[in-house]
Amino acid sequence: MARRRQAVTIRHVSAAAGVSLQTVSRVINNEPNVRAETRDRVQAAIDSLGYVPSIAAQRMSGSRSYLILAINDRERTIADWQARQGTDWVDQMLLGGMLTCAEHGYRMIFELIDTHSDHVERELLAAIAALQPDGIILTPPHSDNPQIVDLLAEQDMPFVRIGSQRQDAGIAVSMDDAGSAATATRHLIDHGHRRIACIAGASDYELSGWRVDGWRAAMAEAGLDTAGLLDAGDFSHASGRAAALRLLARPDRPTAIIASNDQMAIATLAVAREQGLGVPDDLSIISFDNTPIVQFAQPPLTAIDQSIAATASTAVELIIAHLKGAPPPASLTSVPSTLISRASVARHG
Amino acid sequence: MARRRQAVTIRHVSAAAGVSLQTVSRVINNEPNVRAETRDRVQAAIDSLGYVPSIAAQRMSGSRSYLILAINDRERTIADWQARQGTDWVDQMLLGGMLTCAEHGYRMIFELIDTHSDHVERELLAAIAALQPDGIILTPPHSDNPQIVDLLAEQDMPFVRIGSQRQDAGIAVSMDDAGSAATATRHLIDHGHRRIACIAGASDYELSGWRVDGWRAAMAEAGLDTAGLLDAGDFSHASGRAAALRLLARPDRPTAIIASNDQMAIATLAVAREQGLGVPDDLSIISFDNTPIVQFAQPPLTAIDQSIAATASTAVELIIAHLKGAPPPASLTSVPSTLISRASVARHG
DNA sequence: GTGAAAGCGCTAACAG
DNA sequence: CTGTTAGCGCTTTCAC
Repeated sequence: MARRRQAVTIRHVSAAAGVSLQTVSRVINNEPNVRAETRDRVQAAIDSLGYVPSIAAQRMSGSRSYLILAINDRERTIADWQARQGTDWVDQMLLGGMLTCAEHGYRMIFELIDTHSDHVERELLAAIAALQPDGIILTPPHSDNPQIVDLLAEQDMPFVRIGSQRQDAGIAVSMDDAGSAATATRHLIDHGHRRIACIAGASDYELSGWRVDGWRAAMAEAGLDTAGLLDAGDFSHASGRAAALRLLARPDRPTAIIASNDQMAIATLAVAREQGLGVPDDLSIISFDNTPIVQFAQPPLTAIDQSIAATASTAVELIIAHLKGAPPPASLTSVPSTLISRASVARHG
Repeated sequence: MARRRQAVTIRHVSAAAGVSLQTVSRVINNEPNVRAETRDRVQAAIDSLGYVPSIAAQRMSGSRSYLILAINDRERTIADWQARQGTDWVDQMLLGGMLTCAEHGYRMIFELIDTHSDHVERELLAAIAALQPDGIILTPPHSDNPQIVDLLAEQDMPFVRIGSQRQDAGIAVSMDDAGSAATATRHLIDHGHRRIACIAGASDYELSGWRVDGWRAAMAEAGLDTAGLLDAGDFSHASGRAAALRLLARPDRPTAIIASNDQMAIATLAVAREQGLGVPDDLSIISFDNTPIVQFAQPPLTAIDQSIAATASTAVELIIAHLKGAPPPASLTSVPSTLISRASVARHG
């Protein structure tokens, strides 16, 4: 392969504009101490030559890399991709993240990292060393993985923790898990339900706990008992199925179930059907995530929609603001979620 | 922000191993002319220090960037993301592309570029200048966009054209559009159909043409007439709807329709239902793409599945082989597709 | 305001 | 087989 060189460099621009490299650099980086007239002349040269700075060179000289790393869990992401069930978490992240990056002249690089592996640290450090990103976006379950969080904090790497509530390190952006679980619960209570069960998500995701908390809080607020109404899943269809079977086998079976994700909600729907229970008449269901799949269920499921795109976009904004020297947000940033009402909730009693 | 420097550089390694920078470089790049013992010593130092080369520095010194750019159409990709219909083209690309890149020590960077804009060239050149990728993967409709293809050829940039048949520049990787359309057509012919219609895709996608060609060829091969059985869509639901309406309004209406993508197939299904036509008994449907959505249709749609993941993976392999100096493939590389049989095709007559 | 010099981490080209 | 030298394109630091 031929040695690939930059087509047009800062040198060409400086020659064309008749100024020093330094002045061109100042114009590129919007720095002060350039006369308006000089700035215009340089900008004209940049435009006419079609000059774009090499991020490799910018990074080399100790400045920004204009790269933001978005890190997702390898195992789960690949499983979702292979399952082809329409899970669009990654797409929504890119939608919110990439586009917002682009607006600010940054680029988002998407990386997969194993949470469970004993060499998370090595993997992460390798990605950082290779790419030298200006910031990192952590998604669950990485957001609350102490190994990762501590490592980034030590490295002084700016990072956002999506779906986290902890404000000890990095910048947390909550997706209001507790609040939206409470919203879902209240929605059911308003429809006359009293025995509202909850199927929790995988325990290595802190958000699983927040969702349970929200459900519990809304139940308590309405003076309703939650004993025997909580069952544990791990976000998989199989676990949702098992939980639904247990819940619906109870003598005082719940009249409504909140599942902590769509797969488990779909599994619950299937179990109800098998048992001759009509949805929503005999059993109401609300799911979490609102991936495309739930629109196609029979009946379409009422679901909590946490805007991943908005969250990713916020995460990028926060990192870039931080890079520009803005102080960290005073309070926990929280991106609101919405309850999308479909046909899986009916009035009870 | 503190000036962020590489934590451990080649210099640290060379000091630790007691060799020159160059020798370390040789070990990193698996180059010859290093004694096994020296190599081991250097490798040990690399491992114990957790050294990972900076790709920025590697790029700077005129070598590889270990970056492969995957370019998709901005407008369509964003529309798909926003529609949240479960279209998983991007996910499948990442699945095949990112993982294969990782296996070879490369990284895939995902970019969106407008095909239709009059500044495609500027956009592309900017991405190349900023990122300095070692290779580029073009997806439809970029793969056959002469502005883009010519530009890359001029730049001597290695690139793969996914879904293209043209072998004039870059490396084409066909998804066998004609072949799979023929397969779908034959499948219907085998089920006794004679009047098999085809709804074509957007005309700015060359693959739309290949699909029509395949259908036409299989029809001709079976001695069947295609007059009046071809209608044009643009991949949108609305266009599929319009085409289906026209097709089904014919006095000798088709007994089967092949739609060039899932959205148009779903639209066709809806039109059939409105007109009181049972699917598959009164009308058989085969769709293209096999996105998750078609499994959830009523009935689930028989579809052509072109493995995007396998195609992306092949694309990456071809680029990397090319970078290593391998000669370009002698004949057009084609990734086979499969007909996934579901419930939207019935025997006719 | 502007410019000159030095160096980021790495590899190419050449010595030995 | 191994080491030395000279940059890559840009920003930093410091001089003017």
